[in-house]
Amino acid sequence: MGMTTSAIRTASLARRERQKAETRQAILDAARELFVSDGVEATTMRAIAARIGYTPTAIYHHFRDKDALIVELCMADFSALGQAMHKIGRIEDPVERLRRMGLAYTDFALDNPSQYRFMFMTSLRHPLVDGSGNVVTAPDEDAYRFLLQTVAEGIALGVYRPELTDAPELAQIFWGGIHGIISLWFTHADEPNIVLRNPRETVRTMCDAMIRGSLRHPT
Amino acid sequence: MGMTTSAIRTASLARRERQKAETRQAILDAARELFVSDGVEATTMRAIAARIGYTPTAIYHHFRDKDALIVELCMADFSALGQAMHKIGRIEDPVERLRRMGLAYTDFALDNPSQYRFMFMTSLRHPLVDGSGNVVTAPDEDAYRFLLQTVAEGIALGVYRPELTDAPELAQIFWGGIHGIISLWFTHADEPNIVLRNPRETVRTMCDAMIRGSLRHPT
DNA sequence: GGGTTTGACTTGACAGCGTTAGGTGAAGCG
DNA sequence: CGCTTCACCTAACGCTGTCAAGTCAAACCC
Repeated sequence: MGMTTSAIRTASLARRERQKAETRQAILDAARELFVSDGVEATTMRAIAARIGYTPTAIYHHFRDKDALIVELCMADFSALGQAMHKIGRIEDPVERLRRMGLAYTDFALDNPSQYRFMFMTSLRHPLVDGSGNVVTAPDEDAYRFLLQTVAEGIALGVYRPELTDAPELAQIFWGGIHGIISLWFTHADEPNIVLRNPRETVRTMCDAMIRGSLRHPT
Repeated sequence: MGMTTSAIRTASLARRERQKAETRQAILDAARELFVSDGVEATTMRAIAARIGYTPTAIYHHFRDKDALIVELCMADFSALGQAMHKIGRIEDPVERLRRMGLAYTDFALDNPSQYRFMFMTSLRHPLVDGSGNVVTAPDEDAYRFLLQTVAEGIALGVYRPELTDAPELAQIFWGGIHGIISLWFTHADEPNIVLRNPRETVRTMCDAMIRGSLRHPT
């Protein structure tokens, strides 16, 4: 059962790369935990390294800098959001689908506040670059495209008012509206002077109002 | 033309306090300029001090820490926003007033992006405390109360749909919706994958849709 | 009017941050 | 077995917000 020379080489290489990938994943896991519990800003490279028993500088062999680490985690969250959106894809009526997407988006945000903060409440500086140096199109396109398509379907069916023919605008009104309730909640929930209503209910009422105000023939 | 002892004392005190107030104001002015041009995070205490020819630690004789400095500047911005809102106070129809408030709020935000970021897109940690140590109620209450009152007037007049009787909820839907468009614009305007529409127009369309969807008898 | 007190401001430093240059040592390779 | 590779470490740099202690002119009091 001997291996050829090249087989041994590829096996060794494979093991080495697997180990490196394991370390890389350990860094990602540790960073995720700390980001979620302490916040992204408050999490230090030193803390991430300490949690997995490495020196801070070890992280820099796997990620260019702290931002790259953050972006990498963001990508996973974007695709989780995309999946949550796609679960809704079945609903035939594009308006009801839109409503359900808004509620699912809200659930995602409120269940993953730390991730949401970084996905939509901060501007990522440099775009994600994959191993070969190519710019990766962010998969938040995914969820956004899905929203865009749902809105466009409604427009094509003529369910929206005649002056609302701009699918991106209509999509951004829905996205922005919900995002506003959520982000105000995240930044101002503890404000003593302004008592914010429960965001889930506020989003629900908002969705109903926006949809009613956008339909050609409100029900 | 001699002064009494006590008159001299108060004059001296007054001058000293005036000088201190001038330094304090110089700090605020320098901080404001740097915050606006470089952003709040990127502005260092050392840079603020250098701009007015003081040592960084001098700032700590006038402000507890960097956050207190930021909060102080925020207060001025909140009252500027409040004034912009009050300019609208004349309009009799509470619905049209609401619409105009939304547009004025948007103008304020887009004209003062750096201030807006800090007023509504970050959570201030410790509340503002005045000289005597009392907690100062933030004057963003002012603009918010004005919004709340405008919405409540409409509810009282019965112009909104019967299920929309919660003034804070309705107010937060409007505020949040507009805030969402604006904050998405600030954080995602440069995103290559998602082309955001002009925020002023998007807000306008959103306001129309939300108002139409909230009225008992849409026009 | 001279000693004392006050207080705005400086000096020099501390701990922490993200990040980097250079070294170490084990594993892979011919 | 010598040579190379490379994941990781040591030590440090420059930066940040912040503070304890000192300075020194103006203000105060007798």
